[in-house]
Amino acid sequence: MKRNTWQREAVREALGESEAFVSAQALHARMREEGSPIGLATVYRTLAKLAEDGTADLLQQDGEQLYRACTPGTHHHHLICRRCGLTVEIEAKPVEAWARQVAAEHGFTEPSHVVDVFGLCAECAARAAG
Amino acid sequence: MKRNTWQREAVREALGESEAFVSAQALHARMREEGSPIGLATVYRTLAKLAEDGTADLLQQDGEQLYRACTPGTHHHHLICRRCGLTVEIEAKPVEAWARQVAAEHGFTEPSHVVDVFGLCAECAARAAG
DNA sequence: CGCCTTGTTGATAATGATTGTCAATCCGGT
DNA sequence: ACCGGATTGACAATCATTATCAACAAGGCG
Ligand SMILES: [Zn+2]
Ligand SMILES: [Zn+2]
Ligand SMILES: [Zn+2]
Ligand SMILES: [Zn+2]
Repeated sequence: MKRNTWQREAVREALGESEAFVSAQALHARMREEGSPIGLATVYRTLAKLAEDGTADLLQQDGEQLYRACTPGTHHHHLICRRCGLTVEIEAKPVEAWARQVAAEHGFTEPSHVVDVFGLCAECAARAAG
Repeated sequence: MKRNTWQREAVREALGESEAFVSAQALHARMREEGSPIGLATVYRTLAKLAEDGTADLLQQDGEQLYRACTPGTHHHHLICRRCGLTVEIEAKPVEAWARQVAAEHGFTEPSHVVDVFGLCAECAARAAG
């Protein structure tokens, strides 16, 4: 049976405050700074569950797992600023079809895919130029 | 100045023997089994360099870095069996353009992308069914 | 060929993220 | 309020990767 705890809700809320992907460590640190007594292991566990539920998105970077609150129930991808982490959810209609097709062409079944676009956001590009 | 060592060549060769992505740990273990006295740190260092050179491809999975020999000088992506690791290099022409476009639409510059397709290869699918 | 400079190696320690442990705690149905 | 089991959290344990640093060896030179 699944229970409702203030910890789960606290993680959900803290995650929602960030536009960018964050690590479990970073999220835990931020929550602590804001006075929450939540434990590190709980943050790890909760984020993993949220990702399973589809409530959060997971991104692997440099062997680190980064999470982000995402609009549930929708399949989408991300455009991420590699400098500041600013992230935008994007549709990838042409890619969905392409992925299915290329898998089928090679006799692969149950296809899934990982698609992320990185770049410099307008603000970071301006700052780098200035 | 860059020197030629038997270690570098040994890693290149061992990497080429595998159709699938392998971890530094796994590659080192395999090399040792085959009698090579190469050190673990060297395998890590060499794989990282090969990836920089574009001689090897890098894939992040479960917070693990996996490497694979790749045809140098070509931009391509991978279709990977999530059961046995069998990997096929694939072209993604439509995706290249799409990625550039979606980045531009949101004011992002210097776009790059991560695109991988996973699935069950024919052999693994058959084995799962039988 | 032998010497020297310096990039490279490898055993080991150190780091850092993540997971396991397990008793104490808390949720929620009765 | 009571009970059973899910959840928590401090801490230890694990796992991949990186840093150290003394010993080694590649290759240019005389
Ligand atoms: Zn930015
Ligand atoms: Zn998609
Ligand atoms: Zn397979
Ligand atoms: Zn591409």
